[in-house]
Amino acid sequence: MNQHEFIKGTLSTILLQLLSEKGPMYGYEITREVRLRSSDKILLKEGSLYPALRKMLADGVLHTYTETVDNRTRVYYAVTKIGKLRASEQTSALLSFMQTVQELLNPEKLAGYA
Amino acid sequence: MNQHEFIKGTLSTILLQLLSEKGPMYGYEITREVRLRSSDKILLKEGSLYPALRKMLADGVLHTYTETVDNRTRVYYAVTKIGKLRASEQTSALLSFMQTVQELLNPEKLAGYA
DNA sequence: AGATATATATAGTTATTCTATGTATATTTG
DNA sequence: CAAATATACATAGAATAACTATATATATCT
Repeated sequence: MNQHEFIKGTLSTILLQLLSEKGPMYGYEITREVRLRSSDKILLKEGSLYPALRKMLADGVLHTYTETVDNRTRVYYAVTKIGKLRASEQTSALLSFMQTVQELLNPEKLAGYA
Repeated sequence: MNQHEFIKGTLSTILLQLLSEKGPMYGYEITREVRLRSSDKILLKEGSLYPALRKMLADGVLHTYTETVDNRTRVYYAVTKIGKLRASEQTSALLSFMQTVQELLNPEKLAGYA
């Protein structure tokens, strides 16, 4: 178990939105970016990242190309046209879900709830 | 798959916090309350709820007692002393995680992030 | 020279949620 | 009154996702 049990179900949405916004990235770069943006709170493991990316490739929301820098290969993951649509849909759904959970956990803030 | 892939990892925290706040509830009541508070957005299935509750019992964060009303048995789930501590810890962690994800998905709002 | 950072990837485990069932009583509606 | 719906419990098995552990290889820093 990672620090966060909570990442479950949200990872592919986070990856898709990140790649949509930042443009193509390679695996190692993604782990660094997520770590940076989350202030070390979300530390992606290879065993989580690569299978997730692979599934997204199979789903047609990503495609890849490679570059070699300093004798090391980088596999860049880029969002497809379909992926862009999915990114905004899924991101909206995720933000909406989190909003719902926040309200559920703080019912006094929920208007219309007695 | 339910409406929400996103519930994964968050369910037991939601249940624990709900029971901590509202006091003992029985299974069917929990599904109604979650549905009500989420405006029909989170619809718990028995196949999700009961195994989750059972695990929480095994973990010692809940205990049960029964009541019979109108010839129907209600199994009330109540939070233990340890469960109360866990509830606040896990709820804080969940809210913090969701805050992190929201920032990650909206980097322009993140102070100190260029 | 050794440790760490960069860069990839997979096999197998674990855990969680869902679908699909199953049982039974009470109440509402046509 | 019969049928449908709501109330109330529960489990077996399937699906899937993320993790641990491992493997390989090069570059850079100490």
